Amino acid sequence: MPPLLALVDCNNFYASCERVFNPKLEGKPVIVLSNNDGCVVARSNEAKALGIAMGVPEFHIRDLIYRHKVQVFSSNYALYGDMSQRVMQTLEQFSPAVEVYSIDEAFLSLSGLPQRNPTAYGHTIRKTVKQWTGIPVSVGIAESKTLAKVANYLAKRSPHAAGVFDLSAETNPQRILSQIPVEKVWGVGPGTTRLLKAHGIETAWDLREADEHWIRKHLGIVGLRTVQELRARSCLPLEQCPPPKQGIMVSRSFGHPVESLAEMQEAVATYTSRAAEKLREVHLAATVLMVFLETNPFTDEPQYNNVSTIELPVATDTSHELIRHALQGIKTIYRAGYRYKKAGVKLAGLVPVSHIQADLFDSQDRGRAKRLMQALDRINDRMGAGTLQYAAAGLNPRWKAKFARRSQAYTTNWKHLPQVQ
DNA sequence: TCTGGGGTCCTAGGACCC
DNA sequence: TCTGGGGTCCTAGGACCC
Repeated sequence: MPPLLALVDCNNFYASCERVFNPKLEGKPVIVLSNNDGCVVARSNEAKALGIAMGVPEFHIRDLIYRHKVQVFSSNYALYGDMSQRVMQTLEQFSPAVEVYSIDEAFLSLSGLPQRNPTAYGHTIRKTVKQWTGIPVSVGIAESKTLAKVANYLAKRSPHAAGVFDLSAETNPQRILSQIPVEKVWGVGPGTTRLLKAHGIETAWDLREADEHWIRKHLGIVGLRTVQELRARSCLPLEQCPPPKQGIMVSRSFGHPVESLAEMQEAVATYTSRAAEKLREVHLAATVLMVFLETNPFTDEPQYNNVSTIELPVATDTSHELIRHALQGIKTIYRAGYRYKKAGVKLAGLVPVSHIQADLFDSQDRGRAKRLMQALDRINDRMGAGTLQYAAAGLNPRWKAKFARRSQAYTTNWKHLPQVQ
């Protein structure tokens, strides 16, 4: 018996989150912007109908926003993260094996469940999530992850589906898959699409029927897996426990171009401090720190990008130690005379804190640093992020990203609880 | 004026070794 | 005239995803 999987995907997730706490937005076009209020990252159906594309810069569509009274929000990750958790907890009710694939999607194993009608089960899932969280979802059901993605695509678009589509029940897969453009298949990006179309492979069905040797040669084993999955042979297993993290990254575009080393160092100190917090949340320590800076590629100003990679003498999760290395690194790659747009920090070579290999010549008092970090995290957790911060991060920075239209932290901050009138 | 952030995985090619 | 070959490890960069 092949496995049976459901992909549950939240519809227009960020826009839907905004709606849950602001019902006046119902029926209106809503968009959510990326960090720094840059690009569109979520659109309600009404906004999609206006032709607002994913990823388009906000300033390109300002006219459209004004004319159609589009409701615009800065992204509010505290809210979306919390809503995501509620949705995922609800989904746990419906399957013993759930893989949380992203902030707004999860794969559920439906194999071996007592119910005989997957479509009806899908509708129950949909209804329950909507009732418990306010978030609308679509459910795609099939024998592999890639086909479940296809089924989900159909669940959203097919008028008869009403949000649930079971591809495994289809008697004529050719009829269905021939309607799916190949670029909509999971794992087929712009580069692969170009290649496939040049060889007459236009639809998901064409890809499914493609020659294996040709696929292996031109698309590698990743492409071959996609083809197998389209043939209902599952190659991508359900991952119930997330694999250990490979790296932790914090990077931001600046609200204003940064030119001085002093400002750049403030930004880098801030990002490193946040990265160190993330590191401690998952009980890992870093052995490698990378810091990078970039100018704005959309301008015709002189361009300069660079990365500095630092091998840390001892694995660490201590903020001030990481900040010290990051400041050192940024100083070596900073060049005066450029207008920088973005900088970031990546922590890599991650090891569990319990496995830290002490260096014979390590001069730090590790126990003291650990107690200090615990106190810091506790205070920031209880009193709000940023209550305590490092002096190196600066006070009142000009470079901070913009979030001019952020909604309130309805679910994670008592001061922002929605009012009932 | 204004163009996101955080990830994963694979592959090609160089360095090195015997 | 002759100037190997094959394995392994590492890294940079590409492709893709949400």
